[in-house]
Amino acid sequence: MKPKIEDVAKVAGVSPTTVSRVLNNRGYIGEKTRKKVHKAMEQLNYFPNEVARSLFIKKTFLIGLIFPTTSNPFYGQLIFHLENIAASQGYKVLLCNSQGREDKEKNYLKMLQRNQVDGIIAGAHNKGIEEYEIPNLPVVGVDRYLSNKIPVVSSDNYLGGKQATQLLIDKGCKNIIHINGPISLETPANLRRKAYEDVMRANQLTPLTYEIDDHFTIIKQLFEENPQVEGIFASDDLIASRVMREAKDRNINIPTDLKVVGYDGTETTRLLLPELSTVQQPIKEIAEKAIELLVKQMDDKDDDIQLETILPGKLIEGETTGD
Amino acid sequence: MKPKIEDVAKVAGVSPTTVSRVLNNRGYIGEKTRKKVHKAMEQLNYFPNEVARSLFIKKTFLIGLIFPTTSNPFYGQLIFHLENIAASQGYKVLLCNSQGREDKEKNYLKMLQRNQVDGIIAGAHNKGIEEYEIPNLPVVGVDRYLSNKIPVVSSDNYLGGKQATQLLIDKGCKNIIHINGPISLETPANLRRKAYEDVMRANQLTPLTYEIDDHFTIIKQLFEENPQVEGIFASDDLIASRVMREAKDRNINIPTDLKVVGYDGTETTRLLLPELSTVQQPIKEIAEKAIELLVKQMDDKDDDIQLETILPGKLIEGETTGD
DNA sequence: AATTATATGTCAACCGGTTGACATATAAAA
DNA sequence: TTTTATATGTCAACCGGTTGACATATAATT
Repeated sequence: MKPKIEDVAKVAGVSPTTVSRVLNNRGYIGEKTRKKVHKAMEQLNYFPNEVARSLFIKKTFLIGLIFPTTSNPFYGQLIFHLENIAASQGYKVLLCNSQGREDKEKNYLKMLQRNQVDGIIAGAHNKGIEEYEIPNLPVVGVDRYLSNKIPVVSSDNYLGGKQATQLLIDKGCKNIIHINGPISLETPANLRRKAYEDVMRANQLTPLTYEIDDHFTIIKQLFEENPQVEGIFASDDLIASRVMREAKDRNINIPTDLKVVGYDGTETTRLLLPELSTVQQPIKEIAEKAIELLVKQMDDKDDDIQLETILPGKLIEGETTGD
Repeated sequence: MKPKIEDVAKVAGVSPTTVSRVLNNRGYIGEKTRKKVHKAMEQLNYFPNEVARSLFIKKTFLIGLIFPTTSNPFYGQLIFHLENIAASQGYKVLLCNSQGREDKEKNYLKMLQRNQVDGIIAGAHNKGIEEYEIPNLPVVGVDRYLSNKIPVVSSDNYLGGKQATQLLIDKGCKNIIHINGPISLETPANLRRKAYEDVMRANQLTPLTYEIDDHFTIIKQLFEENPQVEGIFASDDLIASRVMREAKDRNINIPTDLKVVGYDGTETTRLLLPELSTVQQPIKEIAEKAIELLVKQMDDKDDDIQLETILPGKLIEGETTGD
C-alpha cells in the first residue's frame, strides 16, 4: 500500500534503476526523465524508505542524546541546541532521558547500539564507566567524564567557580558557603567547588561546602547551622532560587543581609529570575563543540581530537550581589 | 567487523536460524542451546540490528515528537513525560524542535515519514493544516488542532482561564488585563482568552487583551497605556514573570498594587517563582493520554477514538494574588 | 565513417534479519 | 511397536533500496 520505487517507476514509465539514479543523482539522467520521476513521486506521495537505505549504506544519520531530563532548564536548553545543530547537518536525534538512573542509562546505551546510531552525546550520571567505550562508535561527553578515551566538553567550571566566589568576596562577604551536588558524580562541575575552596583559602577564609540532596532540605539545615552566613555560591540556579526563597521565608534580605550567586544562567532562569547573579554557561557553544567533535570522529579523523574542551562562561552581576 | 547473526551462530556452534529462534523465542529451543547462544552473543558483544529487523517487520517502534523547543519549561516537561512513557512501552523518540517555523515543521514531517516512524505527537505551530493528514500514520495533537480527524489532548483551557479571571475578581480587581499569544495560532489556549472575556462580561467588566510578541515589548506598552491596571492574567508563566519584573521596575507592588496570575505551573516555574499564582496544567496526564491515543491508533483501534480530550488543571494561589 | 558520450534498461547481489516449509534425528508417550 | 513431540538444520524468499556490470540505442564529436 505504501508506494515504493517500483511503483514510482511504473507511473513514470521508467525502470526502478532509473528512479534510484534520480533519487541519488547518480549516473546519466535526462532532464525529461528527471521531471517525470519527480512528478510520479509527488503524485504517489512517495517517500524513500530510509530504513532500507540505512541497511545498505550502513549509516543511519541518527545521534543518540542521553541526558537526565529535558525538564531542567540547563538540559532543556542544551538539548534544544544539540538537536538544532544536528538537524541542520542532516542528523536525526534520538532522545533518551535517563533520570539519573544507571539502569536506564545502560538500557539506553544498548537500545542505541541496536538501532545502529552513528554517534552518542551523553551528559548523564555514570558509574559503570566502561559501557560508553563501544568499539567504533563515536561518543562525546558533555559535563561528564565518560572515559579517558572519550572527548568531553564543558564550561570553564574552575574559572566560573573562581569568579563567583571572588565576586562575593569583593562585595564584602567573609562568611561564604558553597552548595554543590554529590561529589561522587564524575563531572567537571566539581571544579566549581574546587575553585571556591581555593579562592577562599587564598583569601584566608574558611570554606564550607554543603552537598545538595533531591529535596533541598539541606538548605534549611544550612541556615540553621550558619545563621551568620553572608554569601552563598550555589552550583546551579535552581539551588540558588531555593536559597533565595528560604532566605525570604526567614526575613533575610537579599542582597543586604545575604548575597547569592548561582550557575548556568539559562534563558529560562534569566527570564524567571532576572535579578540573580550567575555564571552563565556557553550552552550553545558547548552544543556546537560537542556536535563538531562527534562528526569529526564519525569522519574517522580522531587522530587529533582534543580530549577536553573547556569553554568560558560569563559572570552576570545581578541584584542578588548588590550594586 | 560488527558481529551479525552468522558470527554468533559460528561461535555457538548452531545455525543462524537457531540464533534467530533464540532471539525471537520462537519454535522449539533446547535450554543448552539457548545458553550457548546467549553466551556467544555476550562474547561477541553482539546486538541485533534493529534496522534490518524493522525493514522486515515493517515497524520501527519510533515516535516522532514535533514541538517548538525543549528549552521552554512547559515543552521541556511535556517532552520529558512523553519520552519517559514512550520508552517504558518500548518506543524510541525522535526529537524535532520546530522553533515555531512552518518550514522546519514541514521538513520534520517529511523526515519522519522517510524514517518510517510508527506515529507522531505534535504540538507545534501549524498553517498548512493538511500536512499532518498522512494516510495510515497515527498522529496526536497536544494543545494544537492539527485536523478534524486527528485527536487532540489539552488541559481545560476554558476552565483554567475562568478560574484565573475569577480569582482576580474575587480578590477585588476590576481593571483586569489578559495577555495571550497570537490568536491566529490554532490552539486550545485561545480558550483561556475566551474564558477571560466571558467572565469579565459576566461581571459587567470590560475585557482587554494584549497579544504578546517575541520580545515582550508589549508589556511596557500595557503599563504605559493602562497605569490603573489592577490585575493581569498572563497566558503563561514566562509572560507572568516578565509582567512582575516590569511592575517591580515601575515600583508597582505585587500583590498590593497589582495582582498577577500565570498559566502552566511547571516544575521549573514553581521552583524559580514559587510565589506566582498560576493554573497548573496536568502535563504528565496530557503526556499519558497522548501516548495512549497514539498507541490505540497504531493498534488499528481508531473506531472509538475520542477526538478531543480535555484534562482539568489546578488553580494554585500564591502570593501574587494576595492572601 | 568511426569513435565517444549520453541515456536508459536488465540483472543480480547485497545490506541483516525473519520466517515458513520441509528434512532429519532423537526422545517421549501411547 | 507406533505415534507424537522435541530439537535443530537447510533452503530460499522476503523486507526496500543501492549499485556495479553490462547491454542497447541514440546523439554528438572527431
